[in-house]
Amino acid sequence: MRVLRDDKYISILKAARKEFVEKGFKDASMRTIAKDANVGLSNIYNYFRNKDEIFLEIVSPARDHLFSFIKEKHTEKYIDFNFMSTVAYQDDTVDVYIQLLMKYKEEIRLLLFYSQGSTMENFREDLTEYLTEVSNNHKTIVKKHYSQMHEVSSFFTHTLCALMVSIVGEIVTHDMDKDKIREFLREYFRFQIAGWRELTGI
Amino acid sequence: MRVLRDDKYISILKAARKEFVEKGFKDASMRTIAKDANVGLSNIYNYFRNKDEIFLEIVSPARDHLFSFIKEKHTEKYIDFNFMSTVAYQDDTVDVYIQLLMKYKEEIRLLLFYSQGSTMENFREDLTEYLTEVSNNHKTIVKKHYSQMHEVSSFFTHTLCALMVSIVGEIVTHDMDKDKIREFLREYFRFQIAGWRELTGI
Amino acid sequence: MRVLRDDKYISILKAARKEFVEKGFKDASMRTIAKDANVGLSNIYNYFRNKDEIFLEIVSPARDHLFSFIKEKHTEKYIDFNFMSTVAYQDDTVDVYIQLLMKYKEEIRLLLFYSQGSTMENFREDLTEYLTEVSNNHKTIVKKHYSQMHEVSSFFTHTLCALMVSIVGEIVTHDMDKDKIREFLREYFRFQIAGWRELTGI
Amino acid sequence: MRVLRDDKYISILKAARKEFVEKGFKDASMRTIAKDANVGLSNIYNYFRNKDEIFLEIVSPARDHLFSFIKEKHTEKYIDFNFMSTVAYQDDTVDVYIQLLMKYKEEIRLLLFYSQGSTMENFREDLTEYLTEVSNNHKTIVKKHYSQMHEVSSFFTHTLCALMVSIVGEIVTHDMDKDKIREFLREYFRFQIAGWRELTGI
DNA sequence: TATGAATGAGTCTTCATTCAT
DNA sequence: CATGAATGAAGACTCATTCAT
Repeated sequence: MRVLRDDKYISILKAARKEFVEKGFKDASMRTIAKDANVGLSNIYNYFRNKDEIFLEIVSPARDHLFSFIKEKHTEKYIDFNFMSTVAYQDDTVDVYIQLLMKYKEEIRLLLFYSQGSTMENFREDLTEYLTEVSNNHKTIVKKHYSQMHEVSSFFTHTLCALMVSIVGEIVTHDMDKDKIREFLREYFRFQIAGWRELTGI
Repeated sequence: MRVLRDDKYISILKAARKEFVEKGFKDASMRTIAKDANVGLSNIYNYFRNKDEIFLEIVSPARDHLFSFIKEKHTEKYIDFNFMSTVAYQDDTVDVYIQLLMKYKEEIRLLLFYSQGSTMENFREDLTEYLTEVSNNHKTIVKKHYSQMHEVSSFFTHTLCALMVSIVGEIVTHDMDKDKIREFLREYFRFQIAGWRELTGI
Repeated sequence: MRVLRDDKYISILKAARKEFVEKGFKDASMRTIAKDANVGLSNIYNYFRNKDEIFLEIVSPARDHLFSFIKEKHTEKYIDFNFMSTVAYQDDTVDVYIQLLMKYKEEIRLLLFYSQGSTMENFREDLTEYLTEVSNNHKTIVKKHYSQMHEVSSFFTHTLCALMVSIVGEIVTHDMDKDKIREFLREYFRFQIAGWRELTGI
Repeated sequence: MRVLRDDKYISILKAARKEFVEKGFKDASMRTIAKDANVGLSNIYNYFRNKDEIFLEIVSPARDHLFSFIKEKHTEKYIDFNFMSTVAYQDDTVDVYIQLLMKYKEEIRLLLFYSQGSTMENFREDLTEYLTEVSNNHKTIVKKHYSQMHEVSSFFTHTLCALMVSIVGEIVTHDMDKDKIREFLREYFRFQIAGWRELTGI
């Protein structure tokens, strides 16, 4: 009776998502989830090992997509500072970004702000770290092309990445439609690139 | 053997601070605090009305100083965009900032990230809001002098303030000495002003 | 060894009844109930939502029967003052009364005297109010037949009803067998009717 | 410094009275009393041995007056059933009653309904018992004069006394002015005497 | 007389998880 | 696959009273 199983499985996930979104990981109650899912409390443990596993199930896709999106950007062969300043490129990137943020809005909010107590409680740091790493690689490449580039402190780079993460947080925290987000991100990228140029002297 | 009131009072505060810093407001346990402070659990309530009051006692000075610092900056009579771009001015501001952030490192971290469930749970929003208000005033003034200034979306302004708050969060989250912070803030201000100029066209 | 659900359920109810009867709702201790019922304290909450629900479970049947008994009396079609003075009628009524009072002795005592803090804390007033309402209807009917009837202050009617409630309280407070109660109630009804006649002049 | 002492003593009593009246003996909090009285909590114990003693101090005068009033009525030399049916006599008695009930309204309410947990928790029974004893004596006397009097069950007498107590409870529970009370008591005495006559056949 | 500190047991309720059926 | 029972620790806070100063 595979179908029935899936039904329950899904209704548990749905109920859990609702509960997590409302209360965050720590304050979410298994009882409430069970009630909302019309499932016996202990029966949940036939589908998931524990609270954490449910959380992961809900939140992992968002995490995976986000990381792989970053990785993808990172491994692009033609990294060209000038090209990256291109409106076309930026628009492209921004659009993919937006897709991601809108699709996983709630999950990302969970990950960034309400994952304390779960396996994902370091998500924010992990994401920031990952971004930083990528950025440093990027920096290295750029440096090859612009030998006269001023050095920027590595903490600064790190913090800029943390800011990027914060911005993501801002976006998923406020109710914005696609256009609003796009408008905002464009502004921000202009802002950031100008700042970056000032610092690097390029 | 009885101990002086102040001794116990302080040892409670110390234990509480430790517990809050480790677990955040919500997950901090009165039991643990009592144990760490070598005080009977119920005896704590002779010194403080409740968990929240302890938290406030620990965290309020930081909050007050932070807000009054911002207010002070805000009411300065000679607001001059060019002057504010001055290294001298920035250095001054930065130094005061640093004093604050170093003195209240942990408290600010508590306020920004771990105050959920307490009276202070809206600190981040409050601070952001306050900064936004100040910034809008600032914008108005600047606009008078630069009539050709491009408009910036108010959400963007808001988000930049949120970013500023995030930066504060970053600083108090990492272990940095005074010089490191100063270096970073200088960089950031250059970065920010450049970005701002790009957007406003000034 | 697991015991059947009903067994535990009942042993909890029994223990609770004992505890409530001894200490009243407010002072009854869930711990004690658990101990007496040989149940883990927290396990009780698998059977009942909270203290109040246990109390209601114990006390509701009494309440329901009492109110429906009154209602039934009230809606009898042939309300006739003379008939009601009949020994036969009175004996009938008295017998039903007695059944009720003896069956729910302790529960009624709980409701009348020891329900403070529970959902039922207004039982006494509610009962009195209900009786008063019924009595007022009764009065109206009687008035139609005896136009020369003297008016009795409404506060007095109310208080007589309160007295009736008090009498119930007296009965359930003392250890009386069926015959004792019957004897008493008969006396009381003669007493009351005579008093009533004196006041109304009928 | 006798005066100061008395000041505190009195302010404690006042605060305690307020607290007892609001919450009843058991739920009254020594802390609240201390706070309201502007006295250190532990200092209360320099004036009173414990919570109960405060309660007694507040409530004893009412109790004493009530009992001695009853005793006084009881020992009156000229007990005459006919005289007692006299309007004059009744009015007299009623007036004294009213004085008492109005003076000690709150204290009597405390004693009757909210003394659980204190030394006075049996007040209601005690009062009823005392009244019963008095009534039985009275009955004996009356019997001498009216040899043809029908016997009334002793439980009935007891319950009538309990009713009298309940009536007192009703009076102190509702906000009635002097005239209202008088009107009511007159009605009730007519009611009661008629009932009594019916039963005794006098 | 006055105080504040201390005590230790007490309140009801919730938690995530496990176990036996 | 499903269930309801069971667990044991934990949550913050209050209580009347005592003690040392």
